Amino acid sequence: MASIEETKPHNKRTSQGRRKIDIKKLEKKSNKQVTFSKRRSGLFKKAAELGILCGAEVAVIVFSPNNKLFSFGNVDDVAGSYLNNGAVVPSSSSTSTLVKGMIELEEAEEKKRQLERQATLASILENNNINSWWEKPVEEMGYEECDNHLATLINIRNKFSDASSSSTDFDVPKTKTMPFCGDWSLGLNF
Amino acid sequence: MASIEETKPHNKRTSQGRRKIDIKKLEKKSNKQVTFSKRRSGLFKKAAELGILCGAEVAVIVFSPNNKLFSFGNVDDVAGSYLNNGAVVPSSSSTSTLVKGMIELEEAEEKKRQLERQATLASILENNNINSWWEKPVEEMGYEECDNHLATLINIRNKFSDASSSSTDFDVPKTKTMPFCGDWSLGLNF
DNA sequence: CTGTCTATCGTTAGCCG
DNA sequence: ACGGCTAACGATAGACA
Repeated sequence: MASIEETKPHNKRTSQGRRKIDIKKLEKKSNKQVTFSKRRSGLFKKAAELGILCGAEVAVIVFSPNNKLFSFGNVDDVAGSYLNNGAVVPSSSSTSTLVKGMIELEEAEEKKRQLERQATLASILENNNINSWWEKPVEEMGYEECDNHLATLINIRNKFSDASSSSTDFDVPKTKTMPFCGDWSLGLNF
Repeated sequence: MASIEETKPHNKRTSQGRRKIDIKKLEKKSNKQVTFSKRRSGLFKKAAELGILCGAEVAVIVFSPNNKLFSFGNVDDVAGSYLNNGAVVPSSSSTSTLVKGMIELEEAEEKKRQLERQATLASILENNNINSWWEKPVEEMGYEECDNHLATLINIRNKFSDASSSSTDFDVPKTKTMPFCGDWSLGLNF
């Protein structure tokens, strides 16, 4: 008799579901992008959960492979407070050395990307005068409409910064803000 | 016949393993601490994986419930690069060198502008005394000793800052640095 | 690129040593 | 507090829409 698979050949799943992968640089560009999205979401979700569960302050900063900036958390609280309280002082010494080393590395590409990141951050900071790159305290995001569950989240104000720019120029990315992303409280989906 | 449970009553697992919890502030203080540790590790691991898989720059900053500071990632690249390189104004010499390298990339113009912008920002930052919370450039961490596996990680330079402070005051936590944490490359265990 | 689905893989809550 | 254990739970690779 016909086996199930033979009965419905078009129905056989080509995907066995998740497969194990080893943690190494993804080569397939398309895959990389998808994975980045998914995992970034996951990371932010984890960050949120940690913050809620433990009452911790959490901030996450991520540059995508394409140098897009994503961030989670009340960075101004977490990082800002630290900074304002007097961080370790700057030493201007390492600069030339660093640059030198970089050049010797002949990894211009990588360097370029770094510069882009720097530029991004710089621009953001410039625009916001060192204050929240997520633009505002969450209060303005209209949480009030949120139910009890969301209330918890206010504690963990979260926001996205998406700095886009023309791929060549990369000038000053205007910090686009995503007010909120759906069913936060329950699903913690981003 | 005696059921298995009855046969070995002392062996019956009191724990059904993981149980579902809802994401809300943990009340039990002991639990909270344990959960924080576990989940912080998990978060950092995720962050590392994201960075490796996708070639993304990731930085995470966490204040524990007790206001201890933990951080993951090449914060100096992600956020601090502009501090260490840009903030500390690149001297014209190193700048030109850098730019030179960039020219080979055919994007010198943009880069130069960026550097200039950074320089501008630098002064601003200097005035505001906003500098690296991450204390130093990673160079001091002795990555070079890392083997191939770790090589991947170099890209993702990682650092821990552990700053403790009186729970009430929260003043300026002194950034204690943990150079590296064990079997990073394979297990990604923290 | 964002979402859905599924089988699987990886994380972790609760316990105990 | 740390580490180990185990079963459940939650995240996600891959394929598709």
